[in-house]
Amino acid sequence: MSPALSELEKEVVEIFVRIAGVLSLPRSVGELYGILFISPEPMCIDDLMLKLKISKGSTSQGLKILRSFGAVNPVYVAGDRRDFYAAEAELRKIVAGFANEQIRPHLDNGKARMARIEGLIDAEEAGRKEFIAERIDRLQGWQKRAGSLLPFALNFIKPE
Amino acid sequence: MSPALSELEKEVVEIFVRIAGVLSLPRSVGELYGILFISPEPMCIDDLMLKLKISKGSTSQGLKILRSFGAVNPVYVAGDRRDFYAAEAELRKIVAGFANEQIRPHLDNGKARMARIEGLIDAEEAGRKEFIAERIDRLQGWQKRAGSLLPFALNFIKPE
DNA sequence: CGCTTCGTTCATTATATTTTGAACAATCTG
DNA sequence: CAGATTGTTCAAAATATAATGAACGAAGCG
Repeated sequence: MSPALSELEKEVVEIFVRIAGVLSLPRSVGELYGILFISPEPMCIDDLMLKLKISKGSTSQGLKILRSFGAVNPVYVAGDRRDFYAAEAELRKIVAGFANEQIRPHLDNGKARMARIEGLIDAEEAGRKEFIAERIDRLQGWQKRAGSLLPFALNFIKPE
Repeated sequence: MSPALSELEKEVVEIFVRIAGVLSLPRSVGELYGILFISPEPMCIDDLMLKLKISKGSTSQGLKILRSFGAVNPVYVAGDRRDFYAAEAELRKIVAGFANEQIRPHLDNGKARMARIEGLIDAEEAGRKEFIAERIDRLQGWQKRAGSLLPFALNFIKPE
């Protein structure tokens, strides 16, 4: 049961590989989530590296990333010392985890930078100053909207 | 006026470099948009490569990308044969252009792949089939939501 | 026309990212 | 405790991505 991905598995994995790309995550992370998503049974590192033909290192690191935002959950398997995982299938949870883990820091950083920029406007020469102030204002508007889009997108996903 | 970025320019450019990263666009694209965004005057390729210290090739390619989704507009400058550009400052337009140009194709591709996957479910063995059908259903739900999120996000930006 | 200027293209080079695999630490097992 | 097994880490290798710059074609200009 381990080797050779079925046609269906390949298709599903490709979907998540593509998503991983969009999210700037390594290909292997997409592969791992994809195969777990479509697998009825939880899987351990050995299963995964055999199935996907990737190294143990990649597998371990990939699972670490997936765990970091809750895309994957540990599953206890009786009588087996190895760690097993199953894909988290509630989109809401994954998105929330990803937002907190990977997006929030960027937003915070951006806010800090905007504050710094505010202070630099006054130093501009008279002609440019007006224009620049307008642009910075605009930028701040965008930033604010980006910040409020996230909580909003979360609501967009069915609360169930 | 050409060489050496001011502190403010550096900060603004860094913001857009970061955004470019999130959108999987080359760093130089972020730099170009950033410097145009904060420049009161339209700029030509020479101005840009001098200011940002990047090659002519990068500048040309970067502008091509920015044009492709309307993040930058050509500006006619009397008595100068060169092409000048100014940053498009209406977020709505940029997002719409980016969505059409870079996101829509992915969604279309995804839809096609989902159709293909649908047909593969029946071939699964009895035990797995139930689970797999549930997962594919779920995936389809996600896909659908992703498709409707985009138009919705566009509305989220003030029509002005 | 011939000369110049301008923008694009694309093969090469440089850089950044990902994967690998061996070394290691931790935990179990008899 | 000695020997195995499991997961992690990290330097090195492989791969993917972006930047460079020279060659080119297409206008403008005298």
